Amino acid sequence: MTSEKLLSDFKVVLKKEGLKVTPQRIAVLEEIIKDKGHRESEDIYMAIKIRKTHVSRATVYRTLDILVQNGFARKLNLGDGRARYETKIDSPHHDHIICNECGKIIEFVNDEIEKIQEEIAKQYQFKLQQHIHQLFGLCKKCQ
Amino acid sequence: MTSEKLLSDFKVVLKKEGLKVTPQRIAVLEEIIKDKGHRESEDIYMAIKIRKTHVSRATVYRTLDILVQNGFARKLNLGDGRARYETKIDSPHHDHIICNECGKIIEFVNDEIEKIQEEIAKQYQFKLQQHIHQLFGLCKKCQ
DNA sequence: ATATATGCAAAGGATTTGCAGCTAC
DNA sequence: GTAGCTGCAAATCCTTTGCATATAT
Repeated sequence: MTSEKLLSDFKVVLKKEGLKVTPQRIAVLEEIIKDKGHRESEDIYMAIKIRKTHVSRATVYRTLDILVQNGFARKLNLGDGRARYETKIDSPHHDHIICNECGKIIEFVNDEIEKIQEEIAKQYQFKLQQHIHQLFGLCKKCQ
Repeated sequence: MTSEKLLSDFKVVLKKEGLKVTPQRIAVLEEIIKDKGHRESEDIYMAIKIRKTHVSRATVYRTLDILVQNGFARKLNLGDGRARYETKIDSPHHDHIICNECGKIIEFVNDEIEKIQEEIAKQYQFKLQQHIHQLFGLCKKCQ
């Protein structure tokens, strides 16, 4: 998606929700799509802070919520008490392998696993809504 | 495993680690094996408090750590900021399906998924150490 | 003009930690 | 006797919130 399209989509969403277009919100959006990584709120805050717009941590958190709620970003829980955020734009579903040593994160998808998950949910009469699937270990370098 | 055996195993472990056998530690061990559920530290604290031994939250946390480190318990992260603990005694590996509405937790295992995970790790040259696999949705009652 | 944002600092909630007194061994 | 506990309250860490001021529309 072009960044013009994205920005206009974001503005439409904000309008729809009765929210205003502010420099801070644009900055967080730009930051989340610029980097394909899995970053903490603090990283995004620092990146915006250093490069341009005046922003506060509170506003970063508030804006990240808006992005997550409206399909622009995903929030990840890696079990260490700090949320990670990644762009959802042009980024299909995937899960993660995380290195316990250096923190490196690789994305993976496996259709077979996705299918089995559905079967398991059916077996227990659950209606599946989301899932978390994370593999932890040592990457090649850290072994 | 009989609870006598378990208790004596626990004492051996404590000794090995240079730790003392205290009523609080015994109480946390008993509590973790008594209930097959997935409980928060607070629940375990309350259960012990109400039924017998004088204990503090700090000691419950400290003892749960000892139990986890020594293979008596597992610590679960369900993504809501509160850790859950479950017995690991006579309890083989499994993952969890959680109801988003009522919080009900069901355990599942699927050998096929376990196998594919290993393949994925190999493919990315990771040495697998642990994994988290949680399915979230609505249970039969909550749909 | 005014409804909504922002920034700040204070509040939250789970968990951890420092320390003085207590208890296993 | 003494190394190792325990309880308490204070401290942490990430995240959220209240509120007065600022800004988008």
